[in-house]
Amino acid sequence: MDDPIFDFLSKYIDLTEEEKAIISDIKFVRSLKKGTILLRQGDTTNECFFILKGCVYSYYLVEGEIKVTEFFEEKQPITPVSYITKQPSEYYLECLEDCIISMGSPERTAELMQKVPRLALMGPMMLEDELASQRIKYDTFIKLSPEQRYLHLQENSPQLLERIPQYLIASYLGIKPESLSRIRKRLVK
Amino acid sequence: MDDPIFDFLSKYIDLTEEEKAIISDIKFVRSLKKGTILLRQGDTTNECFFILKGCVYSYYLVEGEIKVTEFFEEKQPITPVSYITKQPSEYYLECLEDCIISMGSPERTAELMQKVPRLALMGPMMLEDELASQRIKYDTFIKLSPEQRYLHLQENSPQLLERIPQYLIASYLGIKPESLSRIRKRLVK
DNA sequence: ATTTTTCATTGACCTGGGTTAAGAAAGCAT
DNA sequence: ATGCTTTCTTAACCCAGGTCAATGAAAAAT
Repeated sequence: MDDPIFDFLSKYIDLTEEEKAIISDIKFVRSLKKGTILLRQGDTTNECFFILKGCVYSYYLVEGEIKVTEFFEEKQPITPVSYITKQPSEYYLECLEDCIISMGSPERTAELMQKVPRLALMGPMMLEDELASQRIKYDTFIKLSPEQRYLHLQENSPQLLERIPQYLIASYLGIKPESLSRIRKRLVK
Repeated sequence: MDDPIFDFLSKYIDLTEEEKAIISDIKFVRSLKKGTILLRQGDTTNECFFILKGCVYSYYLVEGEIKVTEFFEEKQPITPVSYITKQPSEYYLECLEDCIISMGSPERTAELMQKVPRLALMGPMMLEDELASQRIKYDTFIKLSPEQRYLHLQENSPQLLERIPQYLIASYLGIKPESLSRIRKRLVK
């Protein structure tokens, strides 16, 4: 079993082959076209996601303008705030490429927990990890200038620069595409 | 029992008077002078905090410059990343006023859990809340200009503007004190 | 009370990012 | 291939926030 999902789960729990078989049996995978919207602002979602292949991004629409807050790639879980709070979502989730995504619903999660109770241990661990990385993300944003943020991204996630159109990178860095062009030009020297 | 700590706990669990008595018995409260540093960059902490009275702020020191990331007031828990990860802290925690703070250690937490097992249910709930509010904080910062962030703060946490020196507010908004002065002047008109 | 330190404001000038508009380059569909 | 659309770059101009320096006000220390 070399499913990316087990690669991810192994960070938290060592699963037996039997348990993996149960999970494979229950999991619900979908192929989605580029541009598919997984979650719309205003909608309340009952699903969380795990990316097997492809790339997803989250963004706000503020006065008609896209404000990107995150990119998600292979082996990353996506737990929308709306999934946790059961409140309407403030932001969108959209496929940036053709994607293969494992979808989680409360029902399937319950079934999983029932058949593989040890999985319940993962919840708080994942939450802790998420919280720590979310704080680091905020703090990094605060500490750095747009130019420094670009360098930081280049350093820490170079693959994103290959994969994602620059106008979305710019938005993610909190600037306009024109400014990112200028920053890149400046840095070449 | 009108201890602020029970006010806080009641958001998650209804405690019996008996349970409250046990908690009161175990909890460890300290009075701390303004300027006391609860956590220093580079130190790994074994303690988390709950503010009974006073105000605490967290900040990074970047090239000698303070970058404030959060203010904590009465009835707020503070769980340092370092407490979770057991890694050296990236930021400082300091008392902005004379404070009365309840200190949590792994030992006391374990004792609490043992004597009031239901408290364990709170952990994941608090984590979820923390995660949601941390995301909202990040997203708000990204979406708004410095001036809008000031208005947002005025709207949502006016008490902070009364309580906290402006140069720290400025840092929290991601700008210099001079700029905050100008923004305020602009807005008066 | 008085001195010292810290904090807030103001003004002059600088700079990096925003805006607008145009053209070039790269993807995509037919 | 050939258009059509999307994305990227460049240039000119504007402006909010940064920087530096001076002054004033308030708080702390003695």
